[in-house]
Amino acid sequence: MSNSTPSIIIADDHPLLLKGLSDFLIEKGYNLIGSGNNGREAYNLITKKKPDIAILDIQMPYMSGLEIAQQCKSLDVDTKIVLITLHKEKDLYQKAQELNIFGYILKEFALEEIEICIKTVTEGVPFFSDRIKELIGVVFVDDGELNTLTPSEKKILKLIAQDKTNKEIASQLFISYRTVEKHRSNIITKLNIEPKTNSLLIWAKENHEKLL
Amino acid sequence: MSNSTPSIIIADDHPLLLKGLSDFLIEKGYNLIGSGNNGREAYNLITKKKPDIAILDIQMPYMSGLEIAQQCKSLDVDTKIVLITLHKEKDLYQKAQELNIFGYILKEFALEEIEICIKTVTEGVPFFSDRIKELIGVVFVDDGELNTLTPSEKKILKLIAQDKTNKEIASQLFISYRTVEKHRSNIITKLNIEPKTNSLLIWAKENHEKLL
DNA sequence: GGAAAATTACGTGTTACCACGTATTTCAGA
DNA sequence: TCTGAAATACGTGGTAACACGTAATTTTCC
Repeated sequence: MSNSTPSIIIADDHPLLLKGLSDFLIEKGYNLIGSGNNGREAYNLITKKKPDIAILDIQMPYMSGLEIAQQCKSLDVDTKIVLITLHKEKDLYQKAQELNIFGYILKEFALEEIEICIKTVTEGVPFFSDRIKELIGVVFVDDGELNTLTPSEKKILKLIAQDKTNKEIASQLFISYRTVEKHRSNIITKLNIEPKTNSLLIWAKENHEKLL
Repeated sequence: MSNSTPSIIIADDHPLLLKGLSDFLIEKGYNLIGSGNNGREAYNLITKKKPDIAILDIQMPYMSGLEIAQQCKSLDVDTKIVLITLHKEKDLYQKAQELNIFGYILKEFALEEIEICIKTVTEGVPFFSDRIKELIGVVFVDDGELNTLTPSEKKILKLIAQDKTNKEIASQLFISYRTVEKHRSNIITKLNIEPKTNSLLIWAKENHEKLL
């Protein structure tokens, strides 16, 4: 691995974005050694070329950026992974710790931020933009709250997010519907959800990604 | 207006995408006369430079691509507008008829499709990709259901999707909460929603994009 | 083995959502 | 002008969700 010009591969399923990123990196003189149109291509590129840095879209066909990061970790590939996305994935920070994710860029960021990110990551320092950190601030609370839930409570929360009623959940888990109600009540208390009628359903549907 | 090299302006709030599109058009020898980072810039470019074609992102700060199209129509600007987006906006086809939208491109499309689109639009023929049409096919059925709703019913449906309770909706619209309940009931009947407790809320949250 | 946490369950009461019917007013189009 | 659709509103009754308290059983962990 060279300190001066780290090798980079990129992957995105949007041709325009891929072209924009590709052109930009080449113009700036980075050592771009490959690019892929989807998750599988990206994964193959990483395992074969072992680049220093892989800049990956989170949402791609076949494999998501997160799945690739997961695989890389279990295979002890030391490619530093930078994720790039349009959406503000709120629970990403936590996963970034578990996997070997070194950076996180929003696509609406200025191009300069990408350079800073690459520079920082090359030095082995994770890069999360200030704007991300603003989001993270909110998130730590949420995740803290989520972790106060017991396994049963999480299970029920998932089922709620799947539009199940209390009775359906009860029969599915072979417990009384009153128990489900109690769990619901406890969940609401723990998560500090506003006291409105369908607030738990709303919360569950809005945060169901976190429950996977 | 020249038939050989139509003048083009582009606008997107994602720097990478803008660069990708810009580089692409320049490489291919198109007459790109301007680019903007948001809706306001795009609008000013159009009114000042009166390009033959404007390729605009739908979602941008200050003004959306649709709003720009609307303004252009009312001002009788004959710039042909092509919208570009990441999301599959399902009710776009209908609006395209009303406004002077000449094309619609998904960002995941291959670059070649953009060239075809520009070529087609230059000849004055609207371009909607086959993949869009697939979506449209599905949508017409859904829209059929949606269009059976009266204006008031649609308004209430939007508010439901925004997590409002009946009473909140009632006070916001200055009507009785009983009226809201009646509308709800009618909506459920019209949309053939399964008879479960929060089915309408669930439906509204899952289909809220269609309600814009 | 014993304490703490989690899971299970019920009682009681309130509120919101939904069904189905009825009825008045408003408003646009034939 | 008249008719029909839409919007407004209420009555009545049923079910689901939620609050708050209590309590037995099981699991987990030191």
